[in-house]
Amino acid sequence: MNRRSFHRAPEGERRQELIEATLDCISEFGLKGATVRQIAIRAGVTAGLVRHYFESKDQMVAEAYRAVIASLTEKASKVEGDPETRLRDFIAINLTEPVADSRSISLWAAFISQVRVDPVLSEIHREGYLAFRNSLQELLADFLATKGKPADAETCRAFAIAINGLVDGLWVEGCLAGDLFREGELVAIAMSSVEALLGTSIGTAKQ
Amino acid sequence: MNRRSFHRAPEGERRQELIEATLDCISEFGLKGATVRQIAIRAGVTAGLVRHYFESKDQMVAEAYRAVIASLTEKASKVEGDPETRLRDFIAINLTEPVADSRSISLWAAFISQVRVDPVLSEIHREGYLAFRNSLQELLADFLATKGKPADAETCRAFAIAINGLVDGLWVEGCLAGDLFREGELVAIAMSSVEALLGTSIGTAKQ
DNA sequence: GCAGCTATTATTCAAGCGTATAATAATACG
DNA sequence: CGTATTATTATACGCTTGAATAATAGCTGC
Repeated sequence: MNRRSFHRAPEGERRQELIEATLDCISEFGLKGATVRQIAIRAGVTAGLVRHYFESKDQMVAEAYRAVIASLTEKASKVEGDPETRLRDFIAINLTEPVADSRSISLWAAFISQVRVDPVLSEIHREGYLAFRNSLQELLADFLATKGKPADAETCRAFAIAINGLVDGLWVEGCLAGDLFREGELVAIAMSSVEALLGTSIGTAKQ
Repeated sequence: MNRRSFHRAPEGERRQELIEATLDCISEFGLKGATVRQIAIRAGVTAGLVRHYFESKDQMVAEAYRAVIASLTEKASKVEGDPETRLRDFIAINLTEPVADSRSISLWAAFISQVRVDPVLSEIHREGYLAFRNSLQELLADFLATKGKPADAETCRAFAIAINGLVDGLWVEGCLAGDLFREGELVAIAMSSVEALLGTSIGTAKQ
């Protein structure tokens, strides 16, 4: 009657592992397949432990969604340098790995499909989306200002919506069927499209 | 010991009702919540009937996905008139109801999240996506030709990818947070963006 | 108007779900 | 080094799930 041996994880670490295991399971088996037991196996613990760290499975899944949004936005939100560089980096980061890969969109889609169903997820989503678009809008305002172009709020809003849509749409295409595109093709198309939209070079001209 | 009374549905009709009920449940309760019993209730029959029309629940769900793709593509694929009109209609149709609404994206996202998991859904997805983009690419080729612009395959491909991304991305934005946009705003942004991308008017200039 | 066919209902089943509880192994502390 | 604490395991419970089966009600053709 021997029990499994185990080690007690340091502060907060096990929590993080469980969230990561949750995302692994969702991306591999879908929301349906992400059962408490599967998640526990993935995390290398037993199922009961989930309820030691979370009030319920639903709460754990909600925190996992927060983690997804964070991973999709954090890299793009900490671009640095002059506005032109930041704009280029913003586009490139969102359209290359690890932001653009099939795991990301599986997770994103799984949660989006629940946003209408679950008010908790809905609130998490809304916060994340607005923050993302607002930071793009500010970036565009800075960029247009340095180019001496009109940068009133209404103009920036329209550009932010269009470019956000373009980048999101290309992100989806790339994630779902990356093999249909050549290396760097999506980024190149995005760059020249943004130049056409804004009517300004963003420093990507061929030498 | 009275049984419920019922009526025998005419050829194929019940099948269609079950598929529609499946989509209703997925959009309202998510893939998890779309159980055989819920679907049967929605269709006004008992659960056992599902297996009289489909080999398994999974097969019914796969056919429901085919129906979703059809409803998302059929309206846009049968635009008529000269190329310029067709291009304008293509954009408008994809960014207004019924194609752009929260139910559509719930369904789309639910299935997309399973594409990585389920090879059957994956194949259905790939067919639908390629058909959609190819028809857009042909439309663009026609349009550019009438405008006397270069319309070689490579150019059309790049434009199709960009415009498909733009429209898809705006579609997602509109579906997820339609209340953040003014009436007709997304369509207007899409129209002027496409004009900027192609470097050509598409007949939407304000008079 | 009745005989036969089958679409539909009703019931049952094993498997898997999230959760609750109790036992116990690993650590921290005096 | 012994003892208290708690993170972790192990097990069990009630419920829901997709599916299989048997009974039957509604149609169709004669």
